Amino acid sequence: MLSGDIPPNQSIYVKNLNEKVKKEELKRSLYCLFSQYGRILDVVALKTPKLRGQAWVVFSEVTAASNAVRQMQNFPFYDKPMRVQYAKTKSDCVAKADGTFVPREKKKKQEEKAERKRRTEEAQQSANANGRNAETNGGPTPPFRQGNQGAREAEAAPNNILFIQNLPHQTTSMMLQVLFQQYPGFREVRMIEAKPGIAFVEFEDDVQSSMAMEALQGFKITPQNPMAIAYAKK
DNA sequence: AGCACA
Repeated sequence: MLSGDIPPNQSIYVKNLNEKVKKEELKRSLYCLFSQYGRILDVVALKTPKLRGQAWVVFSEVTAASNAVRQMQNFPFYDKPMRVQYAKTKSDCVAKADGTFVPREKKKKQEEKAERKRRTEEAQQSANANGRNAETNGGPTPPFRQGNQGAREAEAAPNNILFIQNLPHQTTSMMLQVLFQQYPGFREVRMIEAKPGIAFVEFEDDVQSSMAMEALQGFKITPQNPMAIAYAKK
């Protein structure tokens, strides 16, 4: 049955997600996966009984959401085919942006009190708020240089294995798989316990590895971590 | 199956 009765929305609703995946990893992986369609403003996932296995991805453009809905239908994500629809309502983060946000209030007094307290605490901390929406990420960016600018190490010749650097330490191989398996010829991700921040990704051949490198060069899993992709040294 | 914004 097509979910065709939901009008286009810049937010998408994703369900049939693997419930074993931790919330933060899930959000990051969704971010990684969907940022190929456009700028992502927010990813929302809750693990409450009612909301586990579901998530919302908020794009800055409806067209991005439309492409995602069409193209990511049944995409195998953590071993489960994801179901993607438009969200039924506007996300808070876009309501806030267009000024139509009204805080919902279905709380009893006690909860409100706690809420208020929390907010004032937040206000104090928001000195360092360089945007809690750290997802103002921008997704893939053009190549950049990092690390050994001076001491010019010889680059490995193109081959079927990619060497990834500058990954956030929370990166898991599943997260990288999610990203790289979108490209034809993907074989596997290898990470080394003792060496966080790097990974190897193998493709069937060097043409395919090069396509993935091109597409994901500089990709940011977090804003601070544009990934540096090179060919592995054999 | 399940449409929220901790």
